[in-house]
Amino acid sequence: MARATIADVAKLAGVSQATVSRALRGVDRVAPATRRKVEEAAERLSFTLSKSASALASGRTMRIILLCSGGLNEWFNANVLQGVYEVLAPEGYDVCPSFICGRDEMNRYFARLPKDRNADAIIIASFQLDGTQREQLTSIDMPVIGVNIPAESSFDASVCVDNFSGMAKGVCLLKSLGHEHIAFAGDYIPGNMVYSTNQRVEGFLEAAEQNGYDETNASIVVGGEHPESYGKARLAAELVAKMLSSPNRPTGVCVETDQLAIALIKELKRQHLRVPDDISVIGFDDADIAEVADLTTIRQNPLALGRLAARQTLRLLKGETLEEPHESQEPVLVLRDTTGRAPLAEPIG
Amino acid sequence: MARATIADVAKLAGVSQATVSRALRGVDRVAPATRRKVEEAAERLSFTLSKSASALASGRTMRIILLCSGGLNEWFNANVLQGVYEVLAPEGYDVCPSFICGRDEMNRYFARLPKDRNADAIIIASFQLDGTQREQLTSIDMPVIGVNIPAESSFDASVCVDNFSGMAKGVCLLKSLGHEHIAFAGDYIPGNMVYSTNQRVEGFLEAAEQNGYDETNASIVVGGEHPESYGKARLAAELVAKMLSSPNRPTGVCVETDQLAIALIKELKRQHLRVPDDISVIGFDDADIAEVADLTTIRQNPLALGRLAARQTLRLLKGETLEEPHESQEPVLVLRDTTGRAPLAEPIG
DNA sequence: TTGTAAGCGTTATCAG
DNA sequence: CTGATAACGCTTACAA
Repeated sequence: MARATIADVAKLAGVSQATVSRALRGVDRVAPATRRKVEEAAERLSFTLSKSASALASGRTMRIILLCSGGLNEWFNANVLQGVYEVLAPEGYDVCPSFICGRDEMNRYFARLPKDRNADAIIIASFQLDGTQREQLTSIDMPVIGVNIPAESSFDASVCVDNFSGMAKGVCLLKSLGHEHIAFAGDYIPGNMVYSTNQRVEGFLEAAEQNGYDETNASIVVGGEHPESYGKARLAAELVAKMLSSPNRPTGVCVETDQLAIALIKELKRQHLRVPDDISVIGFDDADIAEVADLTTIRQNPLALGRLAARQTLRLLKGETLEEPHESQEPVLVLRDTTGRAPLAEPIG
Repeated sequence: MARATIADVAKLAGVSQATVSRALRGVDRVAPATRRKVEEAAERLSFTLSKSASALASGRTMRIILLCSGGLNEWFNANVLQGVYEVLAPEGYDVCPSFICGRDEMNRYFARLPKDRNADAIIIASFQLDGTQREQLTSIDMPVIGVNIPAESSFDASVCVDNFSGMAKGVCLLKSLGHEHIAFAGDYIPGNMVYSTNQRVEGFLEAAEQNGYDETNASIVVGGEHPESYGKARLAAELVAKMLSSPNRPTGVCVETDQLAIALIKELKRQHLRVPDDISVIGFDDADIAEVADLTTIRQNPLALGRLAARQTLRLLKGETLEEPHESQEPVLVLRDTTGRAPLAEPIG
């Protein structure tokens, strides 16, 4: 037999289609007795509403797009997805993750976004947006929610982690451990700058200044331009070389990400420097790998970020006006074994 | 202005709706000149097809469900998702990940699956299915694809990693390193056994036998029953205690997962046993953390598994008959620093 | 190659 | 609280 439709259920229950629709959706006022009849009939016929038909008739697709840069298997994205899913799924929404890599693909995607009728809202995570794209965003007529993304004004709502505050915590830790020479280590910063890295650099410099460091004892160490394929290990080697050959070798370093921090530590050990005895290292993220590496790090919580973004999305969808459309998450310092007191003596007596 | 519909495009292009539909989907024969006209009109009106309407009219939803047990942020699931997405997205399919935890939720979900008309296929990853559920699967009238799941016969297609072959590699490695006492370490195995763990236990025992080990020098060490909240560290402590208090202390151990292997190593170090000098440890998965921990492990590739599953899905969707509906992936041994030659002397001279 | 017209299975409006 | 009935926007025979 072909699948049952709402008409079959209506006939079996002895009511109209409209009533079936109302009863099954649980909205509108339907007499309890009627509802039971309908539910029973639906059950007997193994009937469920067709999303496509509902969407077409109601104009609501009950689908929400989660757009990421980078793979869905990356720690940050996977956690955001999980968070978004956790709050949206119970409300009956499907979440359709997708990701884009590369400028071209991104342009194409953004160009057709405003025309898209296939979702009720879109959550955009971790993108670097140029002016054109930001403009395109504003002409989308569904809610657009940003996660860890600059240009708040282009979004109906957004959540992000406070990179500045995070770096401040890192710098303060190093200071209170007595480190007189500190550094921020990161990857090459391209012209179309990576949002979070950039904020972290600035945050580091700001915090350094506020803690009494100056250009001579707080430095930024970044890799040179390199191809995509350049491994973290090579980058780490480059960074270690720069640090060790600097007139003011840092004894405490904040690193852009956990991943790079771990690579850095490996290289330091290869150079027979002890962590944290000779040099303290702080990561950023607190991904799974941080715990394994016993890495002191600044934790951000993408899972919570995702949940938060989804809750905002839901409010927007209900037509509510957000009192606080742009929220930010306070990162927390996680102390482990890669930081310690500054070495007392200079490396070379 | 309200959104343009296909009728508007048809009018502007001076053709019929049917032609617009054909032109825009790129299927069917449409004169190149006509197609251009249509595309131009669509562009001018910022028109894109509505998925809901297409789905309703055609009966194809262009959506594929990926059902996981456990969170979408877990290493395995996130990678399967990424793989599935990579091959399905270019074909125009949306992939809607979802996950279920708990028997109840699972039962509900499976009960309504057969009625579901809201997807064209469903990919089910890493579930433990009971008889009822397996039966329910067969009555779904869309393709059902399994990933790392037993009960092949309930699926139209499936992919899985060969846990037996994986464990065999681990055992062979230990043997060739001269280990005379080996063990498999894992979590408590509940009645509704976890599929892969179970296979790994069996695989270990089989391989042990084939390599000349017997009950006295190849043992299974598992934790006792415990609540969900029981941490890996406590489990590891329990396992180490069991191993060290055994009359034939193993010098080489295969562990269920990387995660547990790493916890085990930490505990071993706490007990002042050196890895790999005193005891060799092999993990399973090769997740990110394995590399950080320099863990020798047996690599499975969930990303590839996802891609494979998606390709099979695509074929099924095209109505092709699969010559090999059930494929399996060969895991590969990754040598790192937690395995080495068996210690020459007995721990106590 | 293109046009005509009949659905696809709901929801929503408006009466009753 | 319930029932008719008109959308919703597209696809697909079938015809031309």
